[in-house]
Amino acid sequence: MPKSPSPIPQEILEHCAAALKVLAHPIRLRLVEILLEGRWSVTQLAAAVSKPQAEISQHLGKMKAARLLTAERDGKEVYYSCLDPACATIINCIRKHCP
Amino acid sequence: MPKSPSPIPQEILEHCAAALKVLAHPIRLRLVEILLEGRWSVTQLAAAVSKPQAEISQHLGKMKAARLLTAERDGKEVYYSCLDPACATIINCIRKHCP
DNA sequence: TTTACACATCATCAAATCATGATATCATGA
DNA sequence: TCATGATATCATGATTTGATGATGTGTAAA
Repeated sequence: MPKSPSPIPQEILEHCAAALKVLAHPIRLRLVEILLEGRWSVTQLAAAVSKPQAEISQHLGKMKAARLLTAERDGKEVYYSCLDPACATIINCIRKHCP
Repeated sequence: MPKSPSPIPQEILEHCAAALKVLAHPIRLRLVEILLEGRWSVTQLAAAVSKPQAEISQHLGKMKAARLLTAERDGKEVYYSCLDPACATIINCIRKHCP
């Protein structure tokens, strides 16, 4: 008989819910989609999604705090990228399941 | 050369962000985890997660509205289940990626 | 050492979310 | 029809989130 999977621990659920909550915003999803493919500066990202710099910076800061993104300063610019395999899974899930 | 994937349309991102937002709650994640495995009534679910009936009913209603769950009345009870493959992917993602 | 550009942070307000207790609806059996 | 169990909905208040404009910080070139 097929064994039912062991329940996910409460602590993990809370952690993942927090991470999903950070992802659950159309602009942030778009930023992650972009940053899975390469390194972008804040200004480049703001231009790419046509939003003010402050707004993008706050979105990036929130995702960085949740450890979904990494950031490196290079001169005046700060380059962000997404190395998180779970984010890649979510974006792939969207590509696969959404019409 | 590897081709970069086509961008996910804005409308899809908004739809998926809304769905992720609904999932992004520890109790709702737990309910989905349970309901991927079978049909449960509201009272059973409330007991399983040790929360008041009204609270669980509201969580279920929100997920049903987002079409993540289905519900069938059987006598006095209403049985919920999760048939959404995207939900299964998310839960599997949590099992795989989280420590 | 100014100036200019890139980025982060702050204060603010409107809107959304969450948990709670009370109440309403629905289905069944006495 | 009435009583009961199961579920849904409502009103409320506390908390969180989102967008905006202004301001602060950091870096490099003139």
